[in-house]
Amino acid sequence: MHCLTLSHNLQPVPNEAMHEAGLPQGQSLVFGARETIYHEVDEVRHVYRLVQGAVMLYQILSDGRRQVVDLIAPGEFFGLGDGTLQDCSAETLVPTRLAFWDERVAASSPALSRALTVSLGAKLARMHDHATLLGRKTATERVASFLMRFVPECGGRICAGAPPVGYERVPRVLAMSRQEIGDYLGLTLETVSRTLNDLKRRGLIAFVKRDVILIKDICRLCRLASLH
Amino acid sequence: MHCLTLSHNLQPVPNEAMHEAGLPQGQSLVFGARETIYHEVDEVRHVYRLVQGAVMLYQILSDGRRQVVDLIAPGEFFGLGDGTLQDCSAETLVPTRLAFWDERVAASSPALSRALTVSLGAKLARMHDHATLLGRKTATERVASFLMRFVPECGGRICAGAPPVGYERVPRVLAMSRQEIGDYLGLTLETVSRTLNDLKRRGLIAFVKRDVILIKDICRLCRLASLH
DNA sequence: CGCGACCTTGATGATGATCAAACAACGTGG
DNA sequence: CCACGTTGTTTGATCATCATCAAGGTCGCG
Repeated sequence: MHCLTLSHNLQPVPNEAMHEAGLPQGQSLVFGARETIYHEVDEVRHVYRLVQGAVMLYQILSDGRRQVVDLIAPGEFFGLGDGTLQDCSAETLVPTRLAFWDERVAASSPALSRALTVSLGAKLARMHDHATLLGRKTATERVASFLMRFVPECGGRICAGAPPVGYERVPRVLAMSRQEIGDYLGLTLETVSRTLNDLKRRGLIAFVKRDVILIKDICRLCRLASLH
Repeated sequence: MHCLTLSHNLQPVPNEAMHEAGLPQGQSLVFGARETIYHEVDEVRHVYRLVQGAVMLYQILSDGRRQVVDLIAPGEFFGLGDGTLQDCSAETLVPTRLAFWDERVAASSPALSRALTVSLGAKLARMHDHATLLGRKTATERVASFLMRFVPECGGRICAGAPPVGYERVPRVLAMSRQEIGDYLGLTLETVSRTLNDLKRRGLIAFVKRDVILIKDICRLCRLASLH
């Protein structure tokens, strides 16, 4: 489980897809699935941006209870902790490519600062939604909300109207175990399993494999989710 | 209930306490207790910074369930929504003074951008802690964690060692009803009431008035809170 | 003094957690 | 290629925590 042992997969300097609006060039970093990027106690040294893949951030209480506090999608920044120390651990869900900058570069680059502000602002809004999910929603609403993530066109606060054509045939890879989904939604793995199978029985979703699903009825799912 | 009717309490330009590190000068804004600063559907136009007082951010689901998604303390920025629309409503808890800037100023001022990045980063870390609270903690742990907010020296991730001298005599004004505390902690008002009175019975806190308490044993409270 | 808002306390119930066991998927090695 | 073990998932039975429902009680204020 490597952590800040960057050396072996450090690469010169990438140039693809990731420089926009005059961001200073970052360095590139590649991980396999289920590798730790940093731990909760680590010092904050870098700002990371997910280029490709998926990352999960989690905290663990002393008695082992775990909360997955965020799921990072491509384009998002992470790794700032509370400014000094990391407030959570970061682990890849699938093979992943990151860009990163020294934290001091972020402090001195207006372009990066601005990009970070925008990204963190949007992230904060999504954390607010997630707080409402964790504080006030039922198990079914939580799982439905989670599944809405897989149709970003419909997952926003405003319904786009007609769902994307052929959406019900697109395989959606969860890339997370029932346990991890539960830790994200504040539920147990059993409750996640029961709820998913209930949604299947009611025809809202179908299973291709254990962690690959089809969303058969996005509108009904959306209503179940109680997205405010 | 005014919202963006700023005119009557708009003031020229304040100069106290709030300009630091070359922030562009903002405008000042004064509210009484329990006034709405903006609503969930409003457009994002301004960046706010709390100078004095307290603000609560909340979301409401269609059936009335409410979640208080954040409590804002002096010095903190808020009001960015998802970048376009507000994702929650903002209401003062007590008489409050704000500074605010046009959102476009924030976009073009490196100093403000940087200040925002730092503030939002720290805020994000606290949201992570709150997600863990909402997703994984028991009622007692939630209420204890909430009370730890009132002793900032001890409320951090690392225990400062000896608590501040005479802390058990400092009156702490909750400034929130049981209902609001419940909406913040993902509990009902009854559970909050029961838990607070249980902590009183066990000698951890004492009531001065209904919404003014003394924290009698911060260390025991801290242990109860399961701050990770 | 009496009203209204908020809080406390008790009784009951529902949702989701826990405990337990069987089952499916997958990789390994015979 | 299949038996086997491992890991993760499903499903059922039971339990605990907290929500809900329902009275009273306290405080502050006109």
